[in-house]
Amino acid sequence: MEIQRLLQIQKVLIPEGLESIVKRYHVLRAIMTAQPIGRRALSSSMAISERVLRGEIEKLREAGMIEVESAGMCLSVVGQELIKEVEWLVHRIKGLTELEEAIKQKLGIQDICIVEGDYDLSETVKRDLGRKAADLILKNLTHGMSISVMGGTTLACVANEMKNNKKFKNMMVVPGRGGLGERLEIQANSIAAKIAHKLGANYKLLHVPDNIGCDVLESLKSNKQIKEVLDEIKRIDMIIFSIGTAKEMADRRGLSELRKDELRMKKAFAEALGYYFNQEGEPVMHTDSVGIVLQDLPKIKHAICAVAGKHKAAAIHAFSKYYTNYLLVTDEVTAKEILKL
Amino acid sequence: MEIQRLLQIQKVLIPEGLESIVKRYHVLRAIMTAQPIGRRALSSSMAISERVLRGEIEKLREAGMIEVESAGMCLSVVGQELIKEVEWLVHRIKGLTELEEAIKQKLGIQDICIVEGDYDLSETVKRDLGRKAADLILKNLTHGMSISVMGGTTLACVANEMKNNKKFKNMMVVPGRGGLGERLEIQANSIAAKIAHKLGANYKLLHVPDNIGCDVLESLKSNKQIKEVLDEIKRIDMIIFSIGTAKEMADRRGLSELRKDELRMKKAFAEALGYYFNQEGEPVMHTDSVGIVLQDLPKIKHAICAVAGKHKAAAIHAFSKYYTNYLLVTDEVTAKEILKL
DNA sequence: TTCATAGGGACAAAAATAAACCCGGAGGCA
DNA sequence: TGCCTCCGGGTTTATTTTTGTCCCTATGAA
Repeated sequence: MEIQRLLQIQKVLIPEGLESIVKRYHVLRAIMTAQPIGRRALSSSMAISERVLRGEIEKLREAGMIEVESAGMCLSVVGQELIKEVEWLVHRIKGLTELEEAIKQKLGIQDICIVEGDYDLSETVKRDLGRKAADLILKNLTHGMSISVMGGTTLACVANEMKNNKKFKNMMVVPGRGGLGERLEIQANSIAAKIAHKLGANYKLLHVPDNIGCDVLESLKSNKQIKEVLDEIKRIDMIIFSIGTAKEMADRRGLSELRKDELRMKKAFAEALGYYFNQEGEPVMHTDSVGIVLQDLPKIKHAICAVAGKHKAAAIHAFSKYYTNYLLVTDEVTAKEILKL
Repeated sequence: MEIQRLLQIQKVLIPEGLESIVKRYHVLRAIMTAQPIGRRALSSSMAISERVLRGEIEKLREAGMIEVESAGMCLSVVGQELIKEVEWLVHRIKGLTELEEAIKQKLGIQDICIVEGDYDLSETVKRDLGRKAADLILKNLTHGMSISVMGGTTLACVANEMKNNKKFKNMMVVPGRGGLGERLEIQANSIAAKIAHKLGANYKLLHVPDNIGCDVLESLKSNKQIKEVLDEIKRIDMIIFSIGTAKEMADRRGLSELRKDELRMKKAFAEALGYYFNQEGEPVMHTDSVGIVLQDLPKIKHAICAVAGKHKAAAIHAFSKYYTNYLLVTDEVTAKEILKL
């Protein structure tokens, strides 16, 4: 593409210039996600001193991108219009388009979207990732769809950043699995409810904890209300999930040492959708809970995976050996890490 | 075009960045036209201090665009490869592509090419203009063509900057008019000879001064050698000319006060090809000399006009009311001036 | 050999930038 | 209503970068 050549020339001629575009984009994006916000709060949330931020702010104000009021700084109208294009520009500057293509090739997955920055270091990048994933979800929605969503902080963020959009009718949102006994706001149930609310959709909840005995589980499955949800899960058109490392997930789920040993023995490495996979992408164990079953995954039309964090790169890689027909939303750092594997 | 949008964003986000691209391009272009050249000579030929030039030089050297040796600075290999693209980039940054389109519309001429900068202020721009015109001439050449060229500093520059190119066979170059009694190197004869030499072409010269009596003129026309050249001029496929203001040309040709009065009376305004035009583009007078006749102009397949200088804008405008089927090569400042008219 | 011109080093002046701090005011909360 | 916090913006000082100036040695042509 011609654009790439142009940026190449600029990189040679004014290497510092492209960097400051990225820098200003960071400021812009941070303002957008937190507006209205003051200088001090912003400078501490980003890792730059107040004064240098002030310099950037002045430039951006002169450029008419932001407006400063007594309440704080906000994106101006032109700023709102331009930021999408700036985002695209930064995407090109950082070569993320090429990175996307490389990852797609390496993992063999359906599609990928990379947001700029480091998910682990910046709150703004977290929200940006959530927003991107939410946008992609909305893009793939049609009337009457059933959606299932898993739990976790990343997906909670997706739910938070999702825009209100009531234009789809007869939607249904269900959690993909029972609660994990952790913070309410990152449980699948809460996330499903929140997304349903934003979409103006119906929803059903699944009040079943993880890690319960097999016998109890069986009896729960015959419970009318629960069965209803499980039946709904069998019919879903879209699954929104994330990927974790096996160890992290085992800790989070509070597995017994016995089960953890089993995981270690079976070389469990990654976790997704309630299942544990080894490094070769083979499912080796699953949670004692109800919800989506792995065998049904190919039947689901849309699978969107929002996941980031440098340490999760290998897990994403492993999961992708098992299943590839999904859309991955991740961040720059994680993507680069995947490429190194 | 997508590129334009991208540059628009950059203009908003880092206005200083694009300026420094243009600045560095100026340095690069100046080095190219004068290499090898030293810092001091370069800084005085450009209008910047030695120290600040040194800063630019260092950046360009770091970028690998130029090489500095004890003999002076030269473009590196990558620099030579890149400068064309940088030129194109600057063309887009300055909106010259749009300017070209606007001028083309306004004058209704066949085509136009604008080089960046101010012809009146910079020697480099002069040479750049010459090079561009020379390139365009070469681009339009085919085997066996007859070319006619007029006189003047601009066209002398075109001849100077023309690359040696012997790949065309059976070429013929003739001056479009006799000498003007001025400096040898800017006479049509000299320019024709030089171009012929660069092209490896045959050439014929026309040793007839301007401003001679009608009777002498007639007898000269019957001279065998002169008649041969005049016949050749009738057959040319390409004319390379320039445009001047009437006053300037009258002075240069050393017209008598009587003739000058006649010019003033007839409101002569522009001069081209040995003819004077009023502001409405009507030919009102012609030089007492032999050479190309205005009526033959439409028969000539290619007409290329190299002309620049802010004060000539109105003359270009006037001539274009008479004839439009030509390719104009000019500079940025002149182009902008034309647009103001 | 001489001389002009090359690049590069050194250094102070000047300018831009960064840091730290303060101030009055708007707005929320008690 | 009054306090308290956080807002943008002003100011002053320290630091870094840029710029102007001068000088040095090397190199190549005359």
